[in-house]
Amino acid sequence: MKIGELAKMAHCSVETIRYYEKEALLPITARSEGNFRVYGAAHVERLRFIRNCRNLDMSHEEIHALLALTDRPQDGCGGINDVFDQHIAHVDERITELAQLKQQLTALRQRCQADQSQQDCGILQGLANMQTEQKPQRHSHLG
Amino acid sequence: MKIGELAKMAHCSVETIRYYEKEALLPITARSEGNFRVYGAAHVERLRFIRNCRNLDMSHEEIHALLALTDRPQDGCGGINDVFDQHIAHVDERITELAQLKQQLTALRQRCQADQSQQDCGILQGLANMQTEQKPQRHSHLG
DNA sequence: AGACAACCTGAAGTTACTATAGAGTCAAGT
DNA sequence: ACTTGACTCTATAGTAACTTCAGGTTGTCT
Repeated sequence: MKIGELAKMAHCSVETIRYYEKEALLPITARSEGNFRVYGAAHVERLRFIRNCRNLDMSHEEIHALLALTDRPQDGCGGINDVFDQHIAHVDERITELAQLKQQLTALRQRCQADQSQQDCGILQGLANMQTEQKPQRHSHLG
Repeated sequence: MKIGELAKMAHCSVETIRYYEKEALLPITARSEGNFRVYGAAHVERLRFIRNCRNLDMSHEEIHALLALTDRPQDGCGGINDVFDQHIAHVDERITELAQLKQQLTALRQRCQADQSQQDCGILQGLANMQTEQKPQRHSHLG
């Protein structure tokens, strides 16, 4: 099959597939006489695997790691479990951060309940007077 | 004061300040004879405001909107409340997404409890067989 | 033969910075 | 006067995971 059909089967765009090839998530394929990429069932499977990982917000780095591990089936799945556990930890970390953020935002929001003058706006006062801190840097790739 | 001192007062890097100037979050300042940027108290205030907004994960677009609104103090703070409410909605949206994600990840994780053969690994089976969907696109700028 | 969809490559744009290279400025010390 | 070192300047490239665009080729239908 050609790239457009593969794209439909994995619910992603043609450009994404070409991008994955450049990123070495997908192998370089055979070409037709007219220089079109030619794919088979194995490519569908691999691309679906990748898209499922992306839907779980894994990074390309994590997916690369998973694919490298699945290329050595004799190794067992311990390494895979590890990648997975780390990813769950990333998600947890980000959830915690966002929960704290929401608390701050909600507290600030409650300081202004009406459309009043800017001088009396508790939100503006808060934004002006908050302690300006440097944020601790994240380990998670989740924004 | 010079850029290094301003950076310290707002707990951010010198490069970030120059970047904000290019992005028009900070105004273009006067220069010294030696072509160094010269700042005053108003700049500290504005930069702290911006950094506080960033610590709340607001995008530059949102901050631009806020700054434009504060430049018209006669307008009252209704517009500011709106920007804020929308931002809280972004955070909420992302928290909901991540919670769902975590549920999926946890469910998948429970399908493999040991270091067994890859063929029996429930995680790999799950990643291979999951419904490959296109994700609904986000409205939030939060990753 | 002409139109049109689908394909190709390569480069640029997105966000909010960070990092690097190479050059100029300034104050202190010898 | 000269050097050292800290600080500043501009311009450019890199980050993540794509998307978009420009300009050209292939294949199919009428």
